[in-house]
Amino acid sequence: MKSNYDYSEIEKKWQKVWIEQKIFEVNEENSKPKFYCLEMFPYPSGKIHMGHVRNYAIGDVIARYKKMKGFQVLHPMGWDAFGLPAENAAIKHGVHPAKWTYENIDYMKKQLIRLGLSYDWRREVTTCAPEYYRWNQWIFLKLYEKGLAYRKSSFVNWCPSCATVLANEQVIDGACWRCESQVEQKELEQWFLKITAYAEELLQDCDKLTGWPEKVLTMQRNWIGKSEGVEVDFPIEGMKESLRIFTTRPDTIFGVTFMCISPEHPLAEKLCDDKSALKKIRLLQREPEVKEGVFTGKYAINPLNGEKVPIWIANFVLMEYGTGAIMSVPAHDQRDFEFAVRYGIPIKVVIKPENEELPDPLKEAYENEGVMVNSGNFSGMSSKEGKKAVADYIEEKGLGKKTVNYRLRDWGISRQRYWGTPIPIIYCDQCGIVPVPEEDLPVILPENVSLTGKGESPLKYVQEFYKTKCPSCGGDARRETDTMDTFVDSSWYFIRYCSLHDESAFHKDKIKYWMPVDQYIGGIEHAVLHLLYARFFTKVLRDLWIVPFDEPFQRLLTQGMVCMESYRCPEHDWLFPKEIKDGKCIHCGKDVQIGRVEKMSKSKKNIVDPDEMIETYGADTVRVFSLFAAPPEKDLEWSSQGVEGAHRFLKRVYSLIYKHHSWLKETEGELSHPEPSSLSILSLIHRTIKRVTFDIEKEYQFNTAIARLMEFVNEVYHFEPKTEEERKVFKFALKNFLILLSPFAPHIAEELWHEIGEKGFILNEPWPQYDEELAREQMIELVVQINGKVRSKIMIPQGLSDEEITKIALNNEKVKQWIDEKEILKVIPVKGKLVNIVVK
RNA sequence: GCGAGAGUGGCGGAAUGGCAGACGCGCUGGACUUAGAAUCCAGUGGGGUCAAACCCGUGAGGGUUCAAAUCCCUCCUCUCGCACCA
Repeated sequence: MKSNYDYSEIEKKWQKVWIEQKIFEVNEENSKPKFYCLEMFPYPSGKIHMGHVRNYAIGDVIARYKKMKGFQVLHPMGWDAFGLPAENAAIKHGVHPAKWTYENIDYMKKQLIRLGLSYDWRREVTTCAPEYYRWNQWIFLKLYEKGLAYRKSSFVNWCPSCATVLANEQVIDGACWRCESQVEQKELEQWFLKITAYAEELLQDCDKLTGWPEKVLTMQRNWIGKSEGVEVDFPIEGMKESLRIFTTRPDTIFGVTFMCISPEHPLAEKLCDDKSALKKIRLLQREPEVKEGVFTGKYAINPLNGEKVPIWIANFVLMEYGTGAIMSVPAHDQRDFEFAVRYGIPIKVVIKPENEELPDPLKEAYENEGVMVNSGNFSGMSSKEGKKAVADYIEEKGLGKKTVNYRLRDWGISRQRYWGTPIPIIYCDQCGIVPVPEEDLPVILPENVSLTGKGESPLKYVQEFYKTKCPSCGGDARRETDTMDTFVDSSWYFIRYCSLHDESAFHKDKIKYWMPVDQYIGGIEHAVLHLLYARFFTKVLRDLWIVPFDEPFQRLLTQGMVCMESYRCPEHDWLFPKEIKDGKCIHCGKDVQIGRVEKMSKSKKNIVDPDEMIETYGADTVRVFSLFAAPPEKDLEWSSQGVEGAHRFLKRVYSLIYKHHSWLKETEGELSHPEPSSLSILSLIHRTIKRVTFDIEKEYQFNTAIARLMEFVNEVYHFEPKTEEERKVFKFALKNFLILLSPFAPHIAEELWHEIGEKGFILNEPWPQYDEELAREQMIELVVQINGKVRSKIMIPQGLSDEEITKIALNNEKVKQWIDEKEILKVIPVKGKLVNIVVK
């Protein structure tokens, strides 16, 4: 055995052996419980970053732990390989997207192997491979058959920089989620998936997702945005059309003093004579600060009280939501209130708070519940009852109907780019839209294209691709040249992992065995993108009888970001950590300003390269640090000194074994009746097993689990077994310690496992059991409090009764001094370890 | 504005209502060394003391309790998400 911890040699050696011996390969085993552990697959952008390292280290600990716990663990990895960066790289450097992508995959796969991650690589999924995306096309055809995929022309979100369309979920604060360019509106024909057909179920089933963070569920519920209300028709004076509005507050309908419609409303042109004013309002549509409007000159009739109210066109009314028209109740809606004040429109109170008077004039809208007033027959009713009563009345009289509205929009999936799945549709002048027959799949993405990034699909110019025959009439026809949003790829990849490559993507028995995913791990940034789409696809596939469950991911862990301090030079702007020496910029010697701790990003240069870390400290160190520095769901602050600390710990582990390795190899770690001299070691390891197991089971608290392992090492570091008995016990302890360490630092654990003379792979060992009796400390410190303050600590044997500890406490000299002449009111013993004496 | 979460040493972070600060980093001192690095040992919330005793301390203020970082109320700060959704 080498005297120094040669992590590089150890890690290379075992990575090779593990793969040769196929120890990460797994198949269905009906006699064993399964566990599907999944981490979000990466986009192959070139190299992995620390965020990936953290994500996959967390997943690997869980997978290895569950395996040792006796589960059949599916732990796969793949590549979200279609996407814009490949295409942009192609435009910039002239490399074909496929070449660029596959080379990146090669490199990144090596990196993942170097981290010692326990993936079954036979199941590797690459979404840009025809054998994968053919199933995207297949699913698309099924959606089309069911009327869940349709084509329509509409205004879409257009990112001028990516030169393609974005789904609503992909627009963040009016900017592109990928490149942050300002998103424009553009009218285009495109394909939509009818996710709205599942809106209610997607919402309802949030309640089933008990293993998801509440935060993510809130975001999804919010995104779906259900609201219940009524649609009411307001006749327009002097016209045969009426104005249909949506409201969630029918109880305020007697307080309507004006109507507002969106400038895009179909009646806007007709109602408004002042076209230039209309134009102006349109321009102000995305200005949330100002409420602007123009009076159309027309009036609507309130169907409940016959009042005549003016119709305005207003910039704040959205055409996309509800009916694009609203009834305005300034007394009870803040937006309407502001608008009314600005244009001098009357404000009529129809809801009064229970026990107070509203100021007159109102200073702001009163939006809470109360009692209805000035509301005809409904006056006197509580607003809560009124909501229902007015809605019922409206339905009864045929004035409108109760309606449920969702904010969720259908998912636009057409992308005007090359590097994606071709949409399997053919346009025929005779037959119209014709789906590609199933047996003709896959529609292969051609390789010889010239990429421009100009906003039109490059496939439009590839004759061999788009020129085709109509499957229906055999005449000349054109293929659809748009490709699919890459979120389609990731909406079902977890199902593809269940079967091997030479098998169908939808192998029923295998899906039934492995799915759903028991633990999914990834970043919170996908809370409403990928995670919503994947849920939607799962429900569609269920309705196609392909999968037998409603939800794909049982438990979800959203890991925190990896952050680091950023540094800035007054002259050279952001600096890499290595561009700083003694607080000065190495280029100009100026003082470096330390920026705040924030997410590692290339632009701020506050990044560390996983390769360099592995090179300097080894994969085990990188894993241990990223698991130890913070609990998984919290942000992690990268610290180079912290990494050294993790490395130091592993070095101590190594030298601990090294010190004893000569006799450890020859000793069996069996236990008879341990002598008192070795009882404390035995107790320590049982306690360590208990705590580490508990920390992993309870919300994956790897940081404290590792702390327990460190404590163990600190305590036994100088232990010298003297007798044969002590050696046996010590060996037993070290052997179990290595098993506990192995999910976190698998290479060093494996190496030392063999150095102490154990056989087989540590991953195949069962997770150790602990003995509750032995795990208890033999001697404990009895804490004595007087009036709640700690006054004395007495060493006592473990397991004494409350009566016994009370007696010990009261007889303690120090305690006696404190009690003195005072009267003892009460003595509270706690679980044999603490006594609180209340005196006066 | 609405919703969620979080405020604990110099720092990252621990604490089923029961000893606040586990573990790690940093720092201080010591050992080893010609010297340094590495390693090992000890100390390390603040005040106080030769040392102790003791006092104070988990964003602020109140409350419940024998006992509160933890439960309840009020407020402050920060982070994240949503935001004219009628």
